[in-house]
Formats: sequence, C-alpha cells, structure tokens
Amino acid sequence: MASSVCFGLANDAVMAELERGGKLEGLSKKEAKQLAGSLVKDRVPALAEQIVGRLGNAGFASVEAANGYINIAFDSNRMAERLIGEVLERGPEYGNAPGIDELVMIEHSQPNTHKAFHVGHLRNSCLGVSLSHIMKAAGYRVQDANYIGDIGMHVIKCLWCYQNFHQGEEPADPIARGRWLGEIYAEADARLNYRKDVLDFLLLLSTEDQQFIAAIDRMLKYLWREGGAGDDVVGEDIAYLLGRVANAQPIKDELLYRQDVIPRFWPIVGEQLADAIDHPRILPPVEGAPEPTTTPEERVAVWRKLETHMQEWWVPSMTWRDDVKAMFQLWEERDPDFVNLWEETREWSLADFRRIFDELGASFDIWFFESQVEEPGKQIVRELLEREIAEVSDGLPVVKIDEKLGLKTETYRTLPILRSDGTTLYSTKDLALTRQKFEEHGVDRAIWVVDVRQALYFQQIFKILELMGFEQAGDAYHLPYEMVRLPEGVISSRKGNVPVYDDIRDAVVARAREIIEEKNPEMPLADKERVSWEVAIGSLKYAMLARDNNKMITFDLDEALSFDGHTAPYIQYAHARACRILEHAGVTVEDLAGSLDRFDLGAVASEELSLLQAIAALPDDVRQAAAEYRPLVIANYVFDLAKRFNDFYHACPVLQSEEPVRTARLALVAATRQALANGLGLLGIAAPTVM
RNA sequence: GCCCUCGUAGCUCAAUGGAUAGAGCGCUUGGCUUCGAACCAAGAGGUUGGGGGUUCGAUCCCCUCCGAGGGUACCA
Repeated sequence: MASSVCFGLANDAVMAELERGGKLEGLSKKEAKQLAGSLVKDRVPALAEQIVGRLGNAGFASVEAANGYINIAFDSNRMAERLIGEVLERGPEYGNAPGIDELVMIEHSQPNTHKAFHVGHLRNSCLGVSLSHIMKAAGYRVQDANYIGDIGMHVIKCLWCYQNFHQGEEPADPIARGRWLGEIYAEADARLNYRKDVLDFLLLLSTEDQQFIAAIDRMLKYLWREGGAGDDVVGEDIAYLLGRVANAQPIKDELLYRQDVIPRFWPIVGEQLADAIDHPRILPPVEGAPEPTTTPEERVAVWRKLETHMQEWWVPSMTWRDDVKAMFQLWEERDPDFVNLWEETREWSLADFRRIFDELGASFDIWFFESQVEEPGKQIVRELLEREIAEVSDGLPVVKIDEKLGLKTETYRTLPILRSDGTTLYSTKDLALTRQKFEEHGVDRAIWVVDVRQALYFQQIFKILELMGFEQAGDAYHLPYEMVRLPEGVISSRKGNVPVYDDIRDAVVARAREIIEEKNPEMPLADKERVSWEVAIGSLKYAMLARDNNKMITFDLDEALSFDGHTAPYIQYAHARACRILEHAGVTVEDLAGSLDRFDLGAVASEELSLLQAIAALPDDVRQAAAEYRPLVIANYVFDLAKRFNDFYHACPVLQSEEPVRTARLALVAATRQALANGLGLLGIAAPTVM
C-alpha cells in the first residue's frame, strides 16, 4: 500500500513558511506558485522520511519512505491467510458485492431476422453477456432482454427477393435456412441498389478516368452506328449520356427513353476500360481535377462485377423498388399469405439465433420483437400528436425536440416517428418498448447495448419520453460501443465482405482443435471436442472484450487464430495449470481451507506478494466495471492475474517445497484458480481444467 | 455548418490526477531429463499528434490547432 499525501502536506508547509517569511510579497500568484513548486519537490522526500520516523511500524509489517511516498506493508502471511480464507470460503461468490434492491434490464444482441449474424453482432452479444454477469456480481438484479428485428424494410426486401427469384430453392436442412435467408437478403440489397451502383460507377469514371472521358464521344458514335441509326429516341439518349459524362454529372436513369441503352453501352465501356490497361496513355493533367481514388485494374473489376447482372437486371430493376413498397403494404394489411410466409421464414432465422446464443452463453429472460410493438408504437404517435408534442411536417409525424425544449442551439434536432405512408419506423417501436420496460416489467434502470452511431437517436427517444412527462426516462441509458472493422475497411454488405459468425467460429474451433491435437494428443476425444470449443469461443470473446467500448476493433482472422500472448487461452492455460498442480497434490479445497490456521509461506517471495495483491483486487474491479459498464476492467484483471500466476510458479516450486510452505502455496494456488475462474466467468468465458 | 469519439513503442492496445508511462505481436538472444514451453527470462523500441492553460504534480481536466472516423427528418 502506498500513500502520496506527502505532496499535499509539503505544499501546504512550504506555502505557509513563505508567507510567514514575507517572501511572497510583491510576487504575482503565478510567480509564487512557481517558487513554491520548486521548493516542494525537494521537501517531499524529507517529509516522507520524517513521517515514517514518527510513525514507527505502527503495527504494520514495515513502513518505509521512497521517492516521497510512504510505503506501508502488512504482515504478508496474515494478510494472505485472511484473503485466501475469504476466497476459498466464498468460492464462486468471491468478488461479488452484497445485493442491491434494484432491477436492471440490459437489452442487447438485437439481431435482425432474414439477415446474417456477423462479427459486428458478436461484439454486441459479448458485451451484453459480460455486462449482465458483472452487474449481477455487483449486486443488482438483472434481466437480459433481446430485441429481435423481425419486421421492417430489410425483412420485406428479403421476402420480395425470395418470392420473386428463389421460392422453393431453400436448403432441405433446417439449420442451414437462416443463413441461406441472409444470403437472399444480401442479393435483394444488391438488386435494389443495382441501378444506383451502375450510375455511380459511370459518374466515377467520368470524374476520374481521363481516358474514359476522352473516349466517350467515340464510344457513343459506335453505339449509334451499331444499333441506333435512324432511331431518334436512341439518338436522344446517346446525346444525353454524352452530355452528362463529358461534364461529369450524374446520369438519371428515369430521363432515358429506352431502357436498353445502358446494357448496350456497357460492353463498349468494358472494352474501353480493358484498352486503357493494355495501352495506357498519359493525358495532360486537368487543372483542379482530383487525384483518382481507384486504379484502372480496380475499375475493370467493378465493371466485371456489374456486368454479370447487366443483361438480366437492368431493365426489370426499373420497377423493383416500387414492387418492394407494394409488398410492405401487404404486411400493413396483414395479408394472410404474406403473414404465413413471414412467420415461416422468421422462424428459420430464429432457430439460427437460438443456436448461436446458446453457443455464446447468452440467455435471455425476455424476448422482445419489433413486430409486437408496432401497434403500441402507433398509439404513442397518436398520443404525441394529440398532445401537440409531435406535429406533421412534410407529410409525416415528427417531434421537433429542440423547439419543444426551447433550445436555441441545435442539440436534439428533429425525429420522425412514423413514415408518411403510415408504416412504422424504428423510433415508433422504441418509444413503445421503452415505456413497456418500465411500466410492464417494472425495471428501475434500463440499459441499451447498441452501437455508437445511434447515440443521438437514443437521446432523442429519451427526450421525447421526457417531454411526455415520463419521469423514468432519466433511468434509461444507452451504452454505446464502437464498430468492428476489418483490416481492409468497414464491414459492408454492399461490398460483400461481411464475416459471418459461423465461418469465423468454424475456423477458430478448427485451429483450437489442431493445437490440442499437437499439445495434448492423449486427451479423451470428448474432452478434445469440449475444450477446443471452450478455447475457441473464449478467444473470440476475449478479443471482443479486451478493448474499451469507445475503441474500434479491427477484426483480423489471423490474429483471432493466434492463441499466444494477450488472449483468453493464455488465461485459461494458467487456470488449467493451477488445476493440475492441485490435482497432483491430491488435496481438496476443504483440506486447504481447514489448514489456514497453520498458514505459513515462510519468507514471502515478491512473486507471491504480487499474486496475492492481484487476487485481492477482484472486488474493487467488479465495482468499477459495473459502475462504468466496462467489461474491459475485468479483461485486464484476469490477464494481470494470469501473468502474475505464471511468474509465481516459475519462481516458487509448490509440490517440491517443504511444509508448511507447501500447503500454504497450495492454498495460494487454489485461491488463484478460483479468482481466475470467477474473472473469466464475468466475461462469459469458460475456464477449462485441462487444455 | 453543428455535435460526438479517437490520436500513447514499428503494429494492436493498457494505464483517468501521483513514483522510472506498461502489455501483447513482431525483431534479437537464452531456457523443456524439472508442478504441462498455449510458458518464462533478457535486449532493442516513447517529446503520450502540436501549442497554451489549471495544478505542488497532467497521457488523464480545460482551451486551441492538426489528423482520422462517425452522426446530423421518413435505414436500423
């Protein structure tokens, strides 16, 4: 234990002396401080010495001054005896705080049905699961809530794509259907964005590819000769394209007379792009033109990707967005056939999610579904309109929050609470759900584990409820966390680079299995299966938790596959080693607890002291982690503890040492094992006894 | 424009007002006949983005500038 009070005392003493001596007269405040500052530095060590001299040992094992600090040491053996006694007695409860009569609901994991569960969802679930354990350890009563996005535009898009292009193609294996549905959604997204992608690409070419601009005139003349000569309508379209590209302006597809102009233009664009690579020409730089953001090779790659669907998609895609909107109306009318389809496919995704949550150790007391809060949400909108908190602006109900609060600077802005066609938004549903949490579930505090991009949104929701006079809005907290990225950039279904959870898990489990095969080939088969799973999932979880909430995580599969260093397996390994030592000794925890009245480590080694201090820190760290909603505190704790344990067993032989040290060290090992298991448990990570 | 977050060793990250700013990865060197080497030891590596302020004391709090990312009315 160290104390830094000397600095403050020295400062007071120096200032008092200076004043008494009249040395401060005529000096500005700043000069006085500087003078005092220079004297304080020299004074502190002497003062510390003085205090130590006066204090003597004062009942402590030792009291000494160092660098102006007073270091107080307890009798290590007595402290160790008490600490280890507490750990062994409380067992899995060690570290927990006394109960508090407060019910906290933690909403996390919110995946959307009809979409893939990916590495971004993984961070959310890991955070939610761990926070739930930590809050329980800190004494709160906790309810875990899930909130499934089972309706909304994404569902409609997916079902539209399924019904029009893939009906009857679903895999026979029921457990593969959720994932397959996710792929259908991705295709729906690609189809619905296809026109925009094509036109954006042409705009990109016309802004940064000098050769393309130079060739555009020639290309369009060729197009004219090939198919359009004598057709005035095509001629107009060609003139339009020429004008837009030459001036680097966006092309508007609705202004084209003939929808097949783009598909006919497309192969010529491809030839031109290929030609630009084969015969690069240096064109004079254009004044003020921005540096190209893409290489010719990248441009060809994009062209090829779009080319695969050009003939099939371009013309029909004209009406797709309207088709999707029409389908949304089927939902609004609760069209029986549509509802049947929705229920069936929804269940495919839910089956997938239940399996994944089971793998992740996420259990929920309550499952909320977006589809269930649409009606209560609409009711709240009506109420808000009646009470004139909301108003209709640009054809849809919104709440102008700043205006209602009388704020002059823009802070909460305006939130739409219903679409102009009467269909619900995320906000419609969250208003209802928030009220339900407090009123129907009687919680005292509600926490939302949702990514940071929705920070403003949640402030808006909570403020609107406050405007309604809903007092408990003050007990609603959004816990924001940063995104998961990939080494090559953001995760984006548009780019098709979404790492799906199942794939990552398979890779990591396989790697864990490989290492066990290598290190521990004689392990029984069932153990190999279980342990490789525990290590793999633990490793993934630790990577998600050992980073502060407000820091981006760059997910690198190669790193995830490495189990060395600052990882869960390092900590799990320390735990397994501790278990093995106890197993060799053939003693039970009860034996060791009973031996504590004769506890004697002899001369306590620095590694032992350091380990004891780490074990003792758990209750404080639990408090801090809960107060700050930061599992990172516990992730740091277990790593630090494992590290100190490694130091300990390399420096201090346990089984070979003489009594009474042997038994005392065994008790220390048992306490370490317990603290490691408890810490890992708070993170939702398994503590295998063998690896 | 306005608001939020981040900037620490080559890379990925800790440390939130106190002692000489710590780990991991990577690099160099050493340690398995020993309670399990998924480990340990040693070495190299820092003007904590720049500047100012508050404080006895600042990576941490405040101001400002630079750089990166995100949000900002009918996506969720």
